[in-house]
Amino acid sequence: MITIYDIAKKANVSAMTVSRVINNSGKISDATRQRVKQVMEELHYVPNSNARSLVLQKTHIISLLITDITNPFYTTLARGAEDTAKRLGYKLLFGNSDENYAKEKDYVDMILSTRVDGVLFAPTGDGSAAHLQQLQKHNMPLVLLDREVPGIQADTVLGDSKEGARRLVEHLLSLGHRRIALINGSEDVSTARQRHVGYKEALKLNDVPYDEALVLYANYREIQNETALSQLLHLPDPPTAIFAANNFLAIGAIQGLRAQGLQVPDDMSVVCFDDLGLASALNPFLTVAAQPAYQFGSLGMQWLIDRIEGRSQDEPRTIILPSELIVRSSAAKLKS
Amino acid sequence: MITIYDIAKKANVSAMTVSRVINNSGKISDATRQRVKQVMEELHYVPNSNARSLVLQKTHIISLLITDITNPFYTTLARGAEDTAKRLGYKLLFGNSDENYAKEKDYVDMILSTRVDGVLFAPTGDGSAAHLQQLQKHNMPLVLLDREVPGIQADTVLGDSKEGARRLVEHLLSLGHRRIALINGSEDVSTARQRHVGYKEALKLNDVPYDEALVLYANYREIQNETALSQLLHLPDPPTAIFAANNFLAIGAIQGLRAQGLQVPDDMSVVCFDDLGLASALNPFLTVAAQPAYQFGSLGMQWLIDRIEGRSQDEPRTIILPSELIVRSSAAKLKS
DNA sequence: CTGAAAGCGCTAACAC
DNA sequence: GTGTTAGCGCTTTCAG
Repeated sequence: MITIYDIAKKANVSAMTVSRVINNSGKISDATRQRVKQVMEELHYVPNSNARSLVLQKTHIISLLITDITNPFYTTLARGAEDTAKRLGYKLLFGNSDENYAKEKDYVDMILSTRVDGVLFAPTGDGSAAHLQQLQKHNMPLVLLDREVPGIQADTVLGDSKEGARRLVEHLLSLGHRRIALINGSEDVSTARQRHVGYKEALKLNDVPYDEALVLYANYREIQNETALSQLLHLPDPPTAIFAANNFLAIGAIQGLRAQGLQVPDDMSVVCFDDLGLASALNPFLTVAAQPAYQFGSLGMQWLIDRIEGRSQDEPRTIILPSELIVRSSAAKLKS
Repeated sequence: MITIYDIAKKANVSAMTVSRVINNSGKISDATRQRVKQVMEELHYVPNSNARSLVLQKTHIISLLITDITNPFYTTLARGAEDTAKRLGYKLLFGNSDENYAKEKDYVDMILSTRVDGVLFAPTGDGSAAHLQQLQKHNMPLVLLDREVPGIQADTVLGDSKEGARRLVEHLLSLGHRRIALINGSEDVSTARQRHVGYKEALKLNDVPYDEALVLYANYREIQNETALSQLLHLPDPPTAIFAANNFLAIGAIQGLRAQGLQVPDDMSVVCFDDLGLASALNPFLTVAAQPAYQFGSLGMQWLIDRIEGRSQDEPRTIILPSELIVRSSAAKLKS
């Protein structure tokens, strides 16, 4: 491997001079600078960033951990994070925890041993607390994305789960629905709890009784959920509309309904949190509360780099990004 | 930062002994091993992989460069790559070139300076040759994904662009269409050229004349393509069906058609390469040649690690993974 | 079984 | 302007 010493020897200077040329630091005569640069070209020299990191105690790598790489919400978020990282001179070490605590733990170990400069972390759920504490014990700069974790203080970029849920449910109410089911993510996840709260609030504000039988806790990735669904459908007084707490749950519900011969929105209205990317472009069908996914990533990355570079106060900040209600055709007026 | 020396001192051994405990190498008495392990726990020690990489000349990081993180084909591929990397003990440094040569070059520089162990590379197009040569000059293990690049010899995992295109077009022919447009990716990209060849082959085999006016070269990411589309529609003898060379082009075409008040498949049949992920789950509409995206990633990663660990012959291998024709409802019988 | 010395490639601090 | 020295945290080699 070519090192600065190889360059130094061939250019008749010391390694230090080469280092200075590479980093544009210190004063160097134009003559030697040119000579060194030329030798570097000739030998196709590329600096070894491991060696650099070792001495500088800085990797210029930021780790991004998301929970589902196939979900457009997270890929758009990743793009935002990546664009911003790149613009500010950082590389992205990317990980996908698959909503799985064991995988998440593996990534945390890796993050620590790689000595990345900071972590953008979308937690799997409340059980991520241990992993986050581990990071904090090592003073790893940290920004939480999309979900909060009880007991963890850190900069956090959240969506307006409660508010968004309230508006989705009020939309259904305005269409005349009174029996509205909630198919939710795991109770272990802050967004699921908040969406539940928003759901209840909307009902209460509109004097619609809350019925626990209409509320299901599932898992944000569970596309298929036949049993849960037929449970709902076989209620004495079944729902006429479904609020799915995220895009995958909505798709699962719609597939399930179709399997039972039911059509959306004719036989059942469906709305959900998170837009669908391509799917909505092709077929603007689902009524959703769309979150500014790109901004989650770009703002989170911005905050993280602020912290890494010491531009943040000590107090952790939290922001709640608003979602946008996009009314399409998956929810219709209740037939009387 | 806690180092092996801190551990060593506290455990009354030498750094070397600590290193041996960490790596399970050499012979160590159970007593000292236990003692060292306990101290490591107490101090929350995590090895510094930069220091390790520096001496071992191995990072256990593999770089994956894709061209579009919002395309389900690539995210599924990424998942395959990631799962396999993780299983085999490698980390993934992830990059997104956005079908952009300048971004691609930046990533190549980064890859080189990070001294990753190898690169899984989905090239932007023929212009990637310079970047690939740069990698090869540095003996960087390399596997090409999805696209070939003239002049570059390397292990390559490809889809059956020609064959898949032929089958899609023959499907349209079997429905009675004779005027079939091709909306293609850039001529600079091997898959686009191959899909063009397959298109021509299908026509020839079925004695349908080839008309250059029906063939458009665009860009795989160009969702909107109004001018190109109206050009086609205003032909003296306009097409009755469109073969879009990938999923995004198909969606762009369908949106464009709708903007003109045309319905798919009633007024125009549309088929394309690559499935749509969520979109197809929600609404199985587009007739496509679906590629085994996950396998692109997992097989490519497997091959790459084989090479990194010296388990490959010198000869570069190429595999062509078959696609699957999935007939849905976006293409219909030609009305006579 | 355990330790001391040297070096991976680079840069900060200090000479000259 | 440029060079020397030392050390970042770790492992290899060779002694004991």
